[in-house]
Amino acid sequence: MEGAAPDPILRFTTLPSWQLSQTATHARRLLADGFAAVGATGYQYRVLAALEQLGAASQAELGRRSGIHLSDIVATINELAEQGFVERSPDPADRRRNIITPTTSGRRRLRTLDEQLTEIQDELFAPLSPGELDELTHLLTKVLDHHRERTNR
Amino acid sequence: MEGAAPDPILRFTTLPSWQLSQTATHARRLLADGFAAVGATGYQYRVLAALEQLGAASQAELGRRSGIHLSDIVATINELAEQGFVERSPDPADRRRNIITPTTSGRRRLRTLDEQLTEIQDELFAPLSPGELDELTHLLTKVLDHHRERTNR
DNA sequence: CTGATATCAGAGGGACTGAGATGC
DNA sequence: CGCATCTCAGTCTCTCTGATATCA
Repeated sequence: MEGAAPDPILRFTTLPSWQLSQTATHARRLLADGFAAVGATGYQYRVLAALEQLGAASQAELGRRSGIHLSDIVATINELAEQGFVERSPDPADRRRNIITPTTSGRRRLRTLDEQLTEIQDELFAPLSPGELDELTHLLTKVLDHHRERTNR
Repeated sequence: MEGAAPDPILRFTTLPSWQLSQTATHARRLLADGFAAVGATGYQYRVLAALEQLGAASQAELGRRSGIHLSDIVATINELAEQGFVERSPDPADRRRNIITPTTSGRRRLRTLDEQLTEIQDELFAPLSPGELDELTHLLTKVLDHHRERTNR
């Protein structure tokens, strides 16, 4: 904080897209670190979360709901299945599909990851008042909705 | 917009960190696509922008100012030098260092990329009023500053 | 010796592409 | 036939780790 150089401010530092990107990078680092500490990834969390709310689903379904590419769903399900967090079984009604179901330990893991996520989020947005956080999500939602319409997702 | 499934909203979809991440992903996709169209990357832009404001600098200096790891600076300078946008010459005053200087075509390239960046940013934040955009940058800056203090960068 | 600089090799997560096999 | 599902093998950008050689 004292001495050293005056740090010339680079132009792009003040661009909204830069700040957005930087903040997101920081958030992801916090998240990835927290998840990595227990051997999880963001994809795994998203799939488990989607699974909880869908009960059971095919991989294609999971991909659609969690916004993850099918090819990455395959890998993620592999990881989760190896660790015993989900089970992969063929769908008797449609033999192209696998039915993915969460196990008890999978549901427990989701709760663990949820707690971490909450903590990290609190830390990340600590400098904002509740009102400011609302405003931030409002603005981001506005941007997101606009592009969802234009690109159909 | 009509018919189809009601789309059950996944929990994490409403989390501020999720929206932040999604918006940033979208921004980066727009940016990366725009840059890739002319054969550039985000790293290259950041280095060129830093270079413009520093005039000439060592690679270590460039890394610090642009927030890019030294090892990645090496690769980025390689790319920029191959395309004739910068020149790498040894520093006679300190033989560990290379002095990186932008060429005329490098400065021209920066201007091109700047224009693209402006366009993309306008498109990205189109749904926001000028006041809302200010508010967004204000909130993001607040978050960013807070963590800069805590982590020394 | 300590520290800074530059280089190289590699890993990792996240988003994405393309091709193939199978079954509806 | 067209279309959906699953799988495999890659690419790309960005961030970061570690080791090494060189020089201040």
